[in-house]
Amino acid sequence: MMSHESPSEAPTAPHSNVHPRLLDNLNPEQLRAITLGHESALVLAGAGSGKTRVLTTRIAFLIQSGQATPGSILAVTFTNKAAKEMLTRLSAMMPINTRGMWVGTFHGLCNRLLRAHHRDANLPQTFQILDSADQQSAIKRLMKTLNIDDEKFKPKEMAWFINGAKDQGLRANMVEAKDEFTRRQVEFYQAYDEQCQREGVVDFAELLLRCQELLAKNPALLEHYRSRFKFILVDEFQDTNRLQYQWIQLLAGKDTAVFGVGDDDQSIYAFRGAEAANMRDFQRDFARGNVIKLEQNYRSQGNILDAANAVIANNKDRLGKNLWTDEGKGEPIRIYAASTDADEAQFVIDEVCALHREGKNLSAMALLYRSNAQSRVLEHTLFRAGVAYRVYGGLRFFERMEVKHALAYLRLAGNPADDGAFSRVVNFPPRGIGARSVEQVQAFAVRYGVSLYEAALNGIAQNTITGRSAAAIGTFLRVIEGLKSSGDARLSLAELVDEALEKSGMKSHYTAEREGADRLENLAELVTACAQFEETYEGEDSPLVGFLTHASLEAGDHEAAVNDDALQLMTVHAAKGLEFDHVFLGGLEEGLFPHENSLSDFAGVEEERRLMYVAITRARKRLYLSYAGQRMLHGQTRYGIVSRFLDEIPAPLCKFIVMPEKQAAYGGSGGGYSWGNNQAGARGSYGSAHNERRSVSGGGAGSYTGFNQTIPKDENAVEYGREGAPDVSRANFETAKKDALPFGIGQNVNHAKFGDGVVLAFEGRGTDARVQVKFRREGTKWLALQYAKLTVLA
DNA sequence: TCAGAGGTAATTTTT
DNA sequence: TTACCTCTGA
Repeated sequence: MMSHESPSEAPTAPHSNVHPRLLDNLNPEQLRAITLGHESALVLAGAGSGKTRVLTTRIAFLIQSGQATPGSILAVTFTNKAAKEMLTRLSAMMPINTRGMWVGTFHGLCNRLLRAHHRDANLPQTFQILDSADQQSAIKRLMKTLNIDDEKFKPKEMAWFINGAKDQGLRANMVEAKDEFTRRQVEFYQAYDEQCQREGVVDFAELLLRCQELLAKNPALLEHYRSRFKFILVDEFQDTNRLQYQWIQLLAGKDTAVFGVGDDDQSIYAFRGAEAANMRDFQRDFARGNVIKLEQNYRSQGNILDAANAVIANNKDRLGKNLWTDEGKGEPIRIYAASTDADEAQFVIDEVCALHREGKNLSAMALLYRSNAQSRVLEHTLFRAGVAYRVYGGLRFFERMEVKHALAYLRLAGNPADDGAFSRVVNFPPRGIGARSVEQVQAFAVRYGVSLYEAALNGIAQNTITGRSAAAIGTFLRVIEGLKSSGDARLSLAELVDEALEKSGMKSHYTAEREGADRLENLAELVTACAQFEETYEGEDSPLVGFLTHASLEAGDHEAAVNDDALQLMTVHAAKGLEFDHVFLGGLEEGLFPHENSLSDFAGVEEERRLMYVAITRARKRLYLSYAGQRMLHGQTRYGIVSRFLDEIPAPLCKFIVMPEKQAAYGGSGGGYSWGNNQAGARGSYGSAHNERRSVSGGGAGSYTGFNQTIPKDENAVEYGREGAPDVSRANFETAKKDALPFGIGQNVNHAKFGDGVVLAFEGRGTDARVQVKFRREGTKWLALQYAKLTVLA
């Protein structure tokens, strides 16, 4: 194998200006991908294989070798973070300005195209972008005006339906409605699009769809961009949805080389429309066998990679790839079987503290979990232990209520037709405009087919809207009018926001409120953000439009200040693309990970397995995997069994962690270990120094073993391999519980009344045992095992 | 208009 | 359990 240290002799174009060090330290595959000529290719880039480096170096190479000008390159990513990273790395590599280059997210680039050609796209120049929450409220509002039963049609599902259709590139008239329910949804989709058009707003999916239509309907325009972009580079190709794929197809002319980079094994966003199958299509439509695999991993040590490879090998639907490293095996994977979720949390945090005492940074460690709800126990334990931590996820800056309120004033000033913004702040802060007054305005708006703003204006002028509320509405309108003229008078953005906060009464409202201090602080930050934005803003739209777009498209960071050393807590999804020296992955139980909602179909389980793959490959040096026999979920105690994914990791890679006391209890007994819980034991003296083991073997429904666990004191508490250590395998568990529960998760069963179904979960035991079954026709039900007559099917 | 009661649903998430 | 939503009564 050629060492990746050796300097490479790259085929560069004659008269090229390629920096002598640009192609240093690349492995042969990376080098090949980077120095490809003007041709399309698919790069299958495994986790930690230097994907971003390949992408950015290729751009630099194309420019330096004279094959491309910055203006002929289009690079598209999914997140702003990735786009920013690409630009940062590029400007570090090259002295040239990156401004002429089109590097951005799908949404950002589409926005740019739509603004530039707003007339052709049939949009106002100042169109605003709805984020998911805005879209949701727009849908609710429309459902109300159309008198749609929101019991039958949930706004959330409606949004899901519309976005799903748009993600596939389908307008309402293109959606096939097989049943009455779908027909109503399609009808609503149409009405929703009309409302958005009236109000001059577009949702996220619309940005892409409208852009696609813009190009498809304007041959001259399309030709212009096709001849301009000679090179298109697409990051995270496995995350593209159908529409994004169509968009790429459209934009790529005959002379465009499309460079797609992705990893089908890391496709974890099917639930939001991503189609990893696009990678297959891309091979067919563009790459035509021009596929380069990056399999050398520069992140994780051998055992970790072996575990990841072993797990993902169980997936059928793969393009195929195997990670390797020349860095050595490293440490074994540590596995801990906890009795309860609290026990699991305690173990994890004790290990974290131990590592921290050894001098490891907290920020180099991450606690990963499948679902956000799992963070609670961890946070609780961390708080008690006084460990600095940071949870990813949650509200971002521009999603905060007070910030959205403030922005709504600006939006209304920029576009009075924005009924969403109007509804949001017409009575915020409260100024005595109740539901009845708003209804009056609404009625007027519907009758004359005008915006709420206009309706309010005219309604008052014509005395159609009267009474106490008329005065209050008048006050509100004057605030907006004032902002409009301040905007026209070219007040700076920061001044404009400040005026909005002042005149709207938001400032005094939050000053008066007991818990308004944080909100005021955020609003002050908004003013600062405006000032900063305006300072560096170079776009062609007005700063106001630019800022509002920025707020919708980049809701702000989840990230903490870079400097503080805090333990990182996040979902596996959120961890994608990140890496940590030490990773703890908890909750490895059937029903949790893989999640029970994904168990009923094959594709679902495979996606969960890819998620597991992503989780494992986050770790550089040390990986801990843990699970708990008992866990509090939705206010109920659930008894789990160990995740199938854990079983898929070869035992020789693992080290099963056992407490000293437990070792004594089990040592040499040669198996007979089962886990799960004895309720009395578990509820008893958690954390007690004395270990109590209760075994009720052979007791039918009671054949569970419960134990308390204490904290590992030293490395000696750990045994290597499976020898002598308790067998925590799923197979062993199944044996132990067999007489108690005749069903395994995933078991096909038949019920006399409900028909065929599949077992999703179970809990309790003996006469309390209940099984959750997803029936093909009747949906998901919990059944008491004692009464439900279930037949086990093959 | 607002606070509090009561009902309900509860993966994963970027733009 | 808890967070979020809607409804109700003052």
